[in-house]
Amino acid sequence: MNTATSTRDLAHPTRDEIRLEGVLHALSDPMRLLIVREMAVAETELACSYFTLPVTKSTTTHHFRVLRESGVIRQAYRGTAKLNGLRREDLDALFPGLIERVLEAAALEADRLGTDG
Amino acid sequence: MNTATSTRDLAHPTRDEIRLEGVLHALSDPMRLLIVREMAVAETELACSYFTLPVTKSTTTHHFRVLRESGVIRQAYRGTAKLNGLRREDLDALFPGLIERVLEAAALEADRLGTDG
DNA sequence: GCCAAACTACGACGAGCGTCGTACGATAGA
DNA sequence: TCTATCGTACGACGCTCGTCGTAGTTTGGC
Repeated sequence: MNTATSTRDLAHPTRDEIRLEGVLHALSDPMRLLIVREMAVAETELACSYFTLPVTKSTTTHHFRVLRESGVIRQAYRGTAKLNGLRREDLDALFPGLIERVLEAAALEADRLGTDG
Repeated sequence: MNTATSTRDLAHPTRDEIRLEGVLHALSDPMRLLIVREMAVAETELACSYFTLPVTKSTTTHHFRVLRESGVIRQAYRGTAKLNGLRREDLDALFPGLIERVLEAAALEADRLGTDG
């Protein structure tokens, strides 16, 4: 048990480094879009283990990394868990209203297709 | 020279078949985002040859097909040319405000990075 | 009928993605 | 200290993507 960010300093892009193409690509995967949607609903930060995706843990880790490296989410260790949160402020500053519309569109589509919930 | 849609009936997804993931993926490529941006500025439908992209014609054709098959654009032959137009109505009906935000975000980013125009 | 222009089809190639499994590292609690 | 939990690293596999080049098809005009 060392200091807070002991084990591993996770690399996040700064706000300036976030690219629209990267964000769109990150959101264009069904699994990742699902993750982001669940994350948007919950106001608190969620551990990776909270999400029960139909893929293995390795794959889940991969998706979280893509989301973090594209600037969509923020990750931080807390004990054995890793907390995840949307970078709403940064995203809204760079791309006003975009995330909100994507989330809205995803909800509408889920409704329309009867998939997900 | 046969009837109007002689040579080739271009396959377009119906409104119901358009998927958010597909649209986001289509927009996540720099070339395609560029195409869509130019298309959004011009109100009229544009021929493929209008766009001067830093890739070959084969590649351009490929990108236009991706855009069409994902439901982002509409294509129709007119003589030797092929006219392209955004499917704004369908997209707005399915994903209200989404395209507008993406275009806005792309413009902001281009401004921010000093790229493009 | 012939040619130029616009776009397509097809095959190829290298790169990247999404997925998995196994082995590993770090933390918390008993 | 031992162990269970949470997440990572690494390599692998198949598939898709973005790109190109060449050859071909359709259309319009001369």
